[in-house]
Amino acid sequence: MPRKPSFDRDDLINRARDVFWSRGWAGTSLKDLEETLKLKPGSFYAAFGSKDALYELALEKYAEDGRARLEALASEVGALEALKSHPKRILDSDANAAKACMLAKTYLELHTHDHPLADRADTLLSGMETLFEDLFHRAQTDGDIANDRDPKRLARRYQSDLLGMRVTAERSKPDALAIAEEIADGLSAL
Amino acid sequence: MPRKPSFDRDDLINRARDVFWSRGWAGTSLKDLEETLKLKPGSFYAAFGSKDALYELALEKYAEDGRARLEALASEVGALEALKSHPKRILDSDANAAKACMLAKTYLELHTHDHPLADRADTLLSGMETLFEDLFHRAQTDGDIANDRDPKRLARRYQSDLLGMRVTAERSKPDALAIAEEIADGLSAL
DNA sequence: GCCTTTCTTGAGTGATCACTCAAATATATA
DNA sequence: TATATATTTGAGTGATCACTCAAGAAAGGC
Repeated sequence: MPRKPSFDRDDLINRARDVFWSRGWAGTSLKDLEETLKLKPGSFYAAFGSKDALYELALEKYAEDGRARLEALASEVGALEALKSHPKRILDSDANAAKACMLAKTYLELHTHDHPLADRADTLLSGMETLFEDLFHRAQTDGDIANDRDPKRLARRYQSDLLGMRVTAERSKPDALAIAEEIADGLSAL
Repeated sequence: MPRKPSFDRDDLINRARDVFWSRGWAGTSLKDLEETLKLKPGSFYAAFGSKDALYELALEKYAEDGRARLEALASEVGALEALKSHPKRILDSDANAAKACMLAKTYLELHTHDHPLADRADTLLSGMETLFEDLFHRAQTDGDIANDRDPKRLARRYQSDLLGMRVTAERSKPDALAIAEEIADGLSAL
């Protein structure tokens, strides 16, 4: 009966994710979003309900894509090799996207305001850490790292190193690449 | 002849620093500052000129205090020992202050907006990295770490590790403490 | 005491914030 | 083609933003 929306919803969420990611939550105005998505206020609110609702969609998509990329890599080259090449792949992918972790940026910006999105980011960060832990465990099963290592401990440190590298990347890509290499070398020594 | 201001300017800057540090630049409103500093708009603008001007004062103070603390520590216990205990000291100092690096938070929030404060934060971060480099060099002179290590490289990695630890600290203090220990242990192996 | 100078006060500024809604427009069915 | 139902549009909402300013209060010197 009626006309269909003229936009690709998934593409819109991707573009919104990039804007939120680089400009932050408070730093992204509805005006910014309307320009990026080419949507007038009415269409925007009909499609997404609110700025917060769209941010959450973008955040979930960001986390799910990151998880999927790492898991695909692991099933291709094995757990340890995936963990070793993951940092560099982050830096090389999507030249115009932001580099610092969107989950961390969201948590840092919003947790002192008791904003629900901060809790969501916190949970998603924990989920990533669990995936790292799982991969370290698989690396042990594969015989690629020593059995006396604690996967939880390794995952915690790996995530912290990644967060540091990604903050560094926002300022200097060469520096971040050097650190990515050091992280990979560190894993080889396990 | 006239009356004097009833406030301690330095104390006001310290309190403003804590608010900006934890709530961010956009996340801190003039209303927040007026309440924290117990200053009405008129007094606030007479004293500091603008929100940005006060933020810059707070940022400089933050950086200078950090630098001073580390240098004092180094002249007390030596360069390597200072670098080793610095991470844990960051986590233990000032329980109610934020934990993530204010310079990094400022840069992350503002650099996509081409805000001058982002450049300032960038420069101050470089200054800290140079101090780290200097301390690694002194550790070599002291005979505490091998001479074939590159102080620049060590400083870059140290800063990145610190940034990661401090983001982690914002979510979980125990996890951050474990990472601080690992950073210290890593330096012992040099 | 008075006068000068400064600090303090708070109502008020225009701009921008996220968001609303009714009218205009477009498409699929009948 | 006519009708029904949806999308698209953009002017407009109240709230909050950083900030201003004129009037009142307080503390010096005389």
